[in-house]
Amino acid sequence: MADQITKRSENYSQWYSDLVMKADLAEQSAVRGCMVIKPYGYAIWEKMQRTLDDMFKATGHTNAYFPLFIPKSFFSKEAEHVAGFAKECAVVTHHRLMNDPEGKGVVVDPAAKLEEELIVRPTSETIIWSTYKNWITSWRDLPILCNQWANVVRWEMRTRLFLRTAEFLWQEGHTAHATSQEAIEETQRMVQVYADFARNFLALPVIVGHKSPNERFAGALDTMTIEAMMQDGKALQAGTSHFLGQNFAKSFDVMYTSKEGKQEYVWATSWGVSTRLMGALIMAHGDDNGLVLPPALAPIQVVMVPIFKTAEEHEAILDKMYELKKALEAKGHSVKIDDRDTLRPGFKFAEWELKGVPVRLAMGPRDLAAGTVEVHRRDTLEKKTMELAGLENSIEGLLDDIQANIYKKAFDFRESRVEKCDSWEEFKEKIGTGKFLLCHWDGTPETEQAIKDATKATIRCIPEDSFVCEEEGKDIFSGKPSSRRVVFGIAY
RNA sequence: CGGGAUGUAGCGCAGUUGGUAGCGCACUACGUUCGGGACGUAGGGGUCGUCCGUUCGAGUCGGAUCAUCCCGACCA
Repeated sequence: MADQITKRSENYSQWYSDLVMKADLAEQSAVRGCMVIKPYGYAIWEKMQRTLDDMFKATGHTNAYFPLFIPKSFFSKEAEHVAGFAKECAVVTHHRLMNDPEGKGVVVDPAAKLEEELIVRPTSETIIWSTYKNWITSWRDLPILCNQWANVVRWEMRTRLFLRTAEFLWQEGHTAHATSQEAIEETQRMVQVYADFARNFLALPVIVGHKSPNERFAGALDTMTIEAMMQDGKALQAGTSHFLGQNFAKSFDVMYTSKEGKQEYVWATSWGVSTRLMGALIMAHGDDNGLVLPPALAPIQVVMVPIFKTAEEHEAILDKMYELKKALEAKGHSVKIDDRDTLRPGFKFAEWELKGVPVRLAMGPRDLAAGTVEVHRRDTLEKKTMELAGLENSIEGLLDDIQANIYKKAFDFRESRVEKCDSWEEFKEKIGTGKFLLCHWDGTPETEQAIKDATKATIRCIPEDSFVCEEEGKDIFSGKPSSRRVVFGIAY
């Protein structure tokens, strides 16, 4: 197991893109750095969306939609924000094409130049805050708790399928509050929603914590994160929740009249997760046979493969399967019967494993006669023959067990790769071997930068729920005093 | 934008000293198969990334250009 992981991480990037392609989740588009999400991949995303959306609603949020295009002037109001995104924006300058007078196809009509360029949103803070300005006048209008499901475009220098594509799908929550306290609570609440989602649905153990100032979102006073570890020991930022203070309210002049009749700036948060979560899922749980999907998230939880020689056998087995399917669906499970008669069973087994379906049931003439079915679980690849009678009850338990086991496996893996480190020599040695190192840090951006320059490692987070070690010590690099350890790692 | 590599069938690749393009997978048809990615037979599929040059002749040599991937800087 350990060897396998080490071996895999040597060529992890290759393994990962192979897996995506073979499992048929997504592919590179003809458009630079963009991806086509294929139906099965999109089904996984939809399930994430539905689950998260329910969690947002349960915490009092509602959905809205804001425009794709942001006038350049809006975008430049918050200085830090623009500095953070300026280098990676797609800009619309014209609104019409024409036939080339020299007959070379279609060209941009120079007469159709826009007076003010439009920016394709890299994130929507600016357009949302310029809208909120009109929505907010009194303390009675607060809080505003909106979420948007959308696509955004960031013209990254280098792209990677799922992890960093030029266009990606995400949700972005944007809230406005009367007090700093409320906004900070919201920031905490939402990072906790993400942590629950990651742990309970993605079976992804994450560390909740604060970002260091260097890693903070452009324009935020505080950024909270959920950090996950992939199977090669690298860190992946899986979701963020930002406390924006009054920066955007001041830039966009969003004020309300308080109960006392005074004009006050509102307090803001924003929070988001993206299709990157699918990359996290693939890299955290996948094995050499393909994807391993946690049952809570799998678009298909149980797949049934009939094994037959003759059409009569096929029919008889399918009859039994439809019966079983009904019983499983009554329990709330999603079930697929693979009744394709042009493919052999072995091929189907391999294919559904590649797609990560948690449980596979195979039934052939032998099973039909004996009233049994072969049950295969994706996480451990174990097979056993079980009685058909009352199977729906054992499947329910099995799915729960798989969910728990996938989490435990990822959790144990991470535990085995987190350690305290107090020596700079040791740090340099170990950080490249796929570990999270808990180290003392003096709290200065300069030290963090120096460590990054020397080792590529960054502070993944200042942990708040796992690995909290508040204790006196000395900075790993500068030797200056520190009152707590932070998590260092190499990030994707 | 710096450093490296690669562009040949849908995908993965081979192609020698320049001589008119091939292999595996996939695809189509028929037959035999079917409890862990079947096999046989017969087929279909290509302006060799693009442009210019050298040559009787270029996938192959030279130049330019475009694109993609990897390593840096940037990033959810």
